[in-house]
Amino acid sequence: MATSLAEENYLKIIYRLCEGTKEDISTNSIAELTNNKAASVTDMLQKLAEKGWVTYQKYQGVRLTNIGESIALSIIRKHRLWEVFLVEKLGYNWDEVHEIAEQLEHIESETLINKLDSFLDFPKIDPHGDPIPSQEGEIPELGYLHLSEVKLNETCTLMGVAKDSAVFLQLLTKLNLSLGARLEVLEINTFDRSVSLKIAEEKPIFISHEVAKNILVKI
Amino acid sequence: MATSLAEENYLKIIYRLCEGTKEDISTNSIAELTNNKAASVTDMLQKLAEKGWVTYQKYQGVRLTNIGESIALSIIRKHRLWEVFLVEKLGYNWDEVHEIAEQLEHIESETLINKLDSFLDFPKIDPHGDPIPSQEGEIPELGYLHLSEVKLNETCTLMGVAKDSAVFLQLLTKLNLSLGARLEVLEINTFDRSVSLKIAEEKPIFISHEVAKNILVKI
DNA sequence: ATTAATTTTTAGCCTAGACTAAAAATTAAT
DNA sequence: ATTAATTTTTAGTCTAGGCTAAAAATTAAT
Ligand SMILES: [Mn+2]
Ligand SMILES: [Mn+2]
Ligand SMILES: [Mn+2]
Ligand SMILES: [Mn+2]
Repeated sequence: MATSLAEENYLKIIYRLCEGTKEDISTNSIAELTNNKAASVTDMLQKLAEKGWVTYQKYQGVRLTNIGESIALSIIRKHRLWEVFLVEKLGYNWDEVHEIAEQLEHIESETLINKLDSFLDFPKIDPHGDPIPSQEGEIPELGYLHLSEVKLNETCTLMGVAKDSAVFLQLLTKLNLSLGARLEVLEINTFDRSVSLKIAEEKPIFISHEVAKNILVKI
Repeated sequence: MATSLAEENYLKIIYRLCEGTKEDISTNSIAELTNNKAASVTDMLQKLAEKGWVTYQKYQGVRLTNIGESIALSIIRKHRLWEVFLVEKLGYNWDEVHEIAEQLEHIESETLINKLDSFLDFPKIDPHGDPIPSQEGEIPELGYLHLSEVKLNETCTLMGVAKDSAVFLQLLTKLNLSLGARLEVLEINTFDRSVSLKIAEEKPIFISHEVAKNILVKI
């Protein structure tokens, strides 16, 4: 069945909210991420339920069906592959690609995305470290930790980010924090949970808890 | 001012119809190319006139303003650059790219199309031989002839096509007619104006007047 | 257990962009 | 110069996807 641009954006956001939790998700949480009002979300949830892409009981929250999830994953696959294209081939920085990919993810073509995948040499992750779903909708569970959970004196590798707002990514770039960086946790201040880090052999930097929470690492 | 997808498609089609003629163009001719009904076209023409992108007097036809033309040219630039990308980088055939470019031409980003242009090495023509407008909206007038106008025994070079429907392009491919081919007009049948051609050193082929009309050549 | 606060849904309205049917203007044919 | 045919516009309707304001359900607080 055909999907409209609005429907695709809703499914993608519902997917993100379902990730991590078993609970059905709320109308309000969707409204926040779509920048729509709750009443508009209710309307759309009824349509999506009608099409069989979500299960929805009024007042009881919503959840993707298997079909809904596979549609969401195909949009996410397109989003992330286009991001790789923008960074690897066109020379964009990782903080510049989100808005453009937000548009490109809706281009509809059976063949296009697979040719793009092949042109890019079948990347496994996007410029933010997020895994790229396969054509069959498989997505590896990478099991990264938030840097804020890493213990004192442990060393880890920066594998991804939990947020892709431009200002956040620009801050990381300024701090010399990029994918693959080796990080050692030198200090954790109990007052505000800010963290002191050593990146490779350079001199230590300070980051807030808020930043540490949004950095994904592998021990 | 922001342009919607529907408006962009209208402007592009009005541009195509204005090309070649000095006359204002008719509501019906637009309706045919957009696959909309004349009444819907009238609605849109009023909106476009309101925005200052066309001049329009009811019952008297329509014409692009300078601003309207420059918007149309920027869409055409995007369409053609994406077609080059699809053929040159992703390996599509020239008959497969039109529909996809029809979507990609509406991606909105100041920087994207210029980075793409640079990535493709600033191509001057698209896979169908059509010139690519510059960033400033300059488009060279190539002054090609239709193959149907070429005189008996003259030799010419295939420079483009006047129609990009998939079946037409597939026919050309089957006949071994591609951009750059050297063509000699061996025969013109007065009965149906069909043409016999020699391509390079190979044995002659026959094409209908309808086909010859849609092939663009340089003497 | 009520009451209060919060969340969600319904009802009604709006705009973009399509449509059909009918009216009006233009163009062509007697 | 009328009349007929064609084209174009208007009027009214529809759907998608938003909105606000009011009603209903759920959840939290006395
Ligand atoms: Mn999107
Ligand atoms: Mn990403
Ligand atoms: Mn288009
Ligand atoms: Mn083309």
